Amino acid sequence: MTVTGAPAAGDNIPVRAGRGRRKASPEATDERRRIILAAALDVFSRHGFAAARLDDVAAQAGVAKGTLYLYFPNKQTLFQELIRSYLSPLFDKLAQETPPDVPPQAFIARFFEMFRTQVLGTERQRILHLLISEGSRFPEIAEFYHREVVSRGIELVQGVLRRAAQEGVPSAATLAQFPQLLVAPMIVAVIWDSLFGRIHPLDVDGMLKAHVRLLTSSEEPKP
Amino acid sequence: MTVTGAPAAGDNIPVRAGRGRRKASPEATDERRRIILAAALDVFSRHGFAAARLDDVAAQAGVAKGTLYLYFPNKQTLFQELIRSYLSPLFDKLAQETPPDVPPQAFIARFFEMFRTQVLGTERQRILHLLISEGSRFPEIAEFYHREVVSRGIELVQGVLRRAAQEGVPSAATLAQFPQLLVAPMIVAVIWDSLFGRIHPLDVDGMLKAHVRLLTSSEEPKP
Amino acid sequence: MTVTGAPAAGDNIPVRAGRGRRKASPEATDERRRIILAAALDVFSRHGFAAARLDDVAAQAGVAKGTLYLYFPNKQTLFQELIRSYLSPLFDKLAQETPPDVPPQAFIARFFEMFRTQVLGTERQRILHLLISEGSRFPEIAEFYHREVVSRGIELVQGVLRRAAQEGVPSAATLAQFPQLLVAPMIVAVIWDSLFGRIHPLDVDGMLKAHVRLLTSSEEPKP
Amino acid sequence: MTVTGAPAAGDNIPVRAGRGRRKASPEATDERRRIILAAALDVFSRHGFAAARLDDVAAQAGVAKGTLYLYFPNKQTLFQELIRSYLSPLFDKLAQETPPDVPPQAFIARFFEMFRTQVLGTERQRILHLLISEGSRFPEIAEFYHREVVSRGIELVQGVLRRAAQEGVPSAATLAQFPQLLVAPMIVAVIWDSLFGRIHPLDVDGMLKAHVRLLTSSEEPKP
DNA sequence: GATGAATGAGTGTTCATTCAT
DNA sequence: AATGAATGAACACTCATTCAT
Repeated sequence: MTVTGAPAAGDNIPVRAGRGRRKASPEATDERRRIILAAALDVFSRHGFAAARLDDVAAQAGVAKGTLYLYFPNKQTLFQELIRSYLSPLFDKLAQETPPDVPPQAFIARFFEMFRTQVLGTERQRILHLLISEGSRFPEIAEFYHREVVSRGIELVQGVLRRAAQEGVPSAATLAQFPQLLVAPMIVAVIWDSLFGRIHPLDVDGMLKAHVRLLTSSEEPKP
Repeated sequence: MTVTGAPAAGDNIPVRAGRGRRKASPEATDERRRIILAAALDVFSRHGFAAARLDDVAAQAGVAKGTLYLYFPNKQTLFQELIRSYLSPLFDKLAQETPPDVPPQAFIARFFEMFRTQVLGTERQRILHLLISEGSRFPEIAEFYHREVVSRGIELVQGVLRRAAQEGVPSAATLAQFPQLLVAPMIVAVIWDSLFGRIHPLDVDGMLKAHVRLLTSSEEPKP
Repeated sequence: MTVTGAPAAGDNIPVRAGRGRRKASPEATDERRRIILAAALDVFSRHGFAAARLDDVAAQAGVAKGTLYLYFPNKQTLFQELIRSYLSPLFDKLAQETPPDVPPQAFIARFFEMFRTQVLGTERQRILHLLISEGSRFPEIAEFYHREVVSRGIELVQGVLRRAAQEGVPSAATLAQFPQLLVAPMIVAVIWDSLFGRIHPLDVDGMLKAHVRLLTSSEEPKP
Repeated sequence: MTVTGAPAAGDNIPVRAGRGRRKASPEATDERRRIILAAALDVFSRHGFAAARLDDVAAQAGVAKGTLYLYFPNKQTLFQELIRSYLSPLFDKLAQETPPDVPPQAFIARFFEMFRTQVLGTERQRILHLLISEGSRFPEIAEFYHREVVSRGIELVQGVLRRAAQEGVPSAATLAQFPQLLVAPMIVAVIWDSLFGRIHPLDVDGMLKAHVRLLTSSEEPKP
């Protein structure tokens, strides 16, 4: 699975472009952009938007400060592009591999597995944390994320669960109505890690499994 | 329910030397402190710690900039005191009114009701959001909150649910192990509101009720 | 030998005036003034005029900050009064005890002895250092000191030495023309102590004696 | 005689990007540094360290305030570098041209001539005054000056005078023991000028010559 | 008179942004 | 395209001075 426009993992290595440059090949340009974004992710997630210094981003990217402005018009745009660039088409992937009649347990299991493997411990976790922390100050980003990620995820979940609900699966209707309940422990995992990870580590895997157990075993009370 | 040292809701109104500056009466001093903290809450939650300007805090509190430094030694301490001062002894209240043999449903219902009435829409929600957003940059605050609020809450929840688990209540054991699962939708409610509240309001009440429904109806799978 | 208006040595002890004050007896007022000046000497000579904080002066004097302004209209005046208040009528003393026909050696010996006993290691040394350091920024002080101290000293020295010169004492005429040469080692002693006292203490007594030796043994070359 | 790193006399004139800002040529950088130091000398010696405003330094140097921080990390370092940069290798020069068997009169004459021509009326006088005024608050500077200038000068003087003393030159032994006595009138000249120069100018040349006359004619008393 | 809380102008320092090379 | 020196607006914090009590 690749992520559109996202820096490949591990290229934090400062690359100092030699004096003799050709003509700015598109690949080289893209590569630089990626390197800058990777550096930006690191610096922004360590200090937050306002306290992050573009000096640090440039140094970490191995470019001059002015170079940043060849790729991004200003700090805010760099930040927004950063979040945009790491946008995970995870839900699209999930949607593609979801057959129309998937059993909800299987769907939910796959859903959580993707979070564990594709988000936890990766740059996506840092992006997610950045979004949670700073999103309220960047309405465009929030709106963008809602449109591109959240609402798609909601539709996907609702699609599967509504069908399941019609087939009488308990609790499916409720989750279809509030898909946030499905995702909530993931969000909490990210926040817990950022706040209390040092002093009180959380068994995220265990928690997520417990969450799935609760959901898939629950029965709607009959009115 | 009172909150130690917390400004009363709604006194954002700049008060200029109330009814005659008394010779440093403790009440007047406390009042000023409260006013400054209320202004700080507003400014900090609008801009975040780094981007908040003490000029604005002072202006909003109706005091001179230098006055802030009579009450707090610097910006960071003001911020930390802000979060500290609004610390809700909510869990203590809850613990006090929890009889030893409360049925878990009742306990959970009361728990969520307190969140709805004492957090949602109040300054505590803003403080909570501030904590979530900035906490990772303030280890002291995180540690303080964990010690004073989180770990107490966890113990309280575990106390009730472990008993319930012994009495055979389904899902109680799981929740006792991961009390975060109980709280997760509340956290998500706060974050959703800050990010998507404008574009896609969430029926928090409905979601919380649905969550409770899921939990209290769930049955642990029999092994 | 007393010094007009100078705080008695050793009253750094903060004196907190009781609530019940009579009517501000002149003595009490004078006493306070003295205490403030003593504190000011300490703070000013430690930090210099600009970097000295009136807060510290007040604290060290054991009075409230506002009280300073009851005694001195502002920081600069306090500083000037400080130097004025410690003005040593040393030369007057010396003049009084100088008989008209004193032998120049005896006069010079007495002169240096007064410096050793009345200046070195006393507050006068600190005042002198303050004058040297800050005087150029306070023309009034410089002018005052010149008028009250320096020009009198010069006249005194010239009076004695001119007579001695007429009697054929070698080098007296030269010193009468440039009395600064007589005083120079004292000035250097004060400066050396402030700059290098820690790393390279100077035997001031020895130096002064050597100076006297040089002067009293020197012979003007016969033209 | 040139002085390492010292601005040439008279370039207080703000130079705006000379003849086209080259890509950080070392010369241009050095030049800027020199200009800033020259401005700093002016501002610091007019107001003293604490009262000097970096705004003024920048304005006088013809650069933006931020530019100062490209050359010096903070005000204090700028000040220290200022004094360091004007460090006169005068004694080295003097030492080099001093033959091993120079007659003490000649040596002293040369010594005073250097002071008259190389210090009086030059930036070195202002630096010296700054050192005298502020040195006690900057132990590093005092220590540095003692090591680089004072102790070297002392050794030089002692070298010459001890030899002379062995050859029976009167007063040489005394001066060798307290070289400060040789320098004292120079120090007094600087201080007198700063304090009383306006109201009572001193014939420094005359005084120094008189001083030399006194020294070279004096005879140690035979015990 | 004495107090000390309050004021607000002032200053050192930072850092996003520009632009000559 | 890339650089990085230069800019200057912005901001946290200080402190001499005031004034209600």
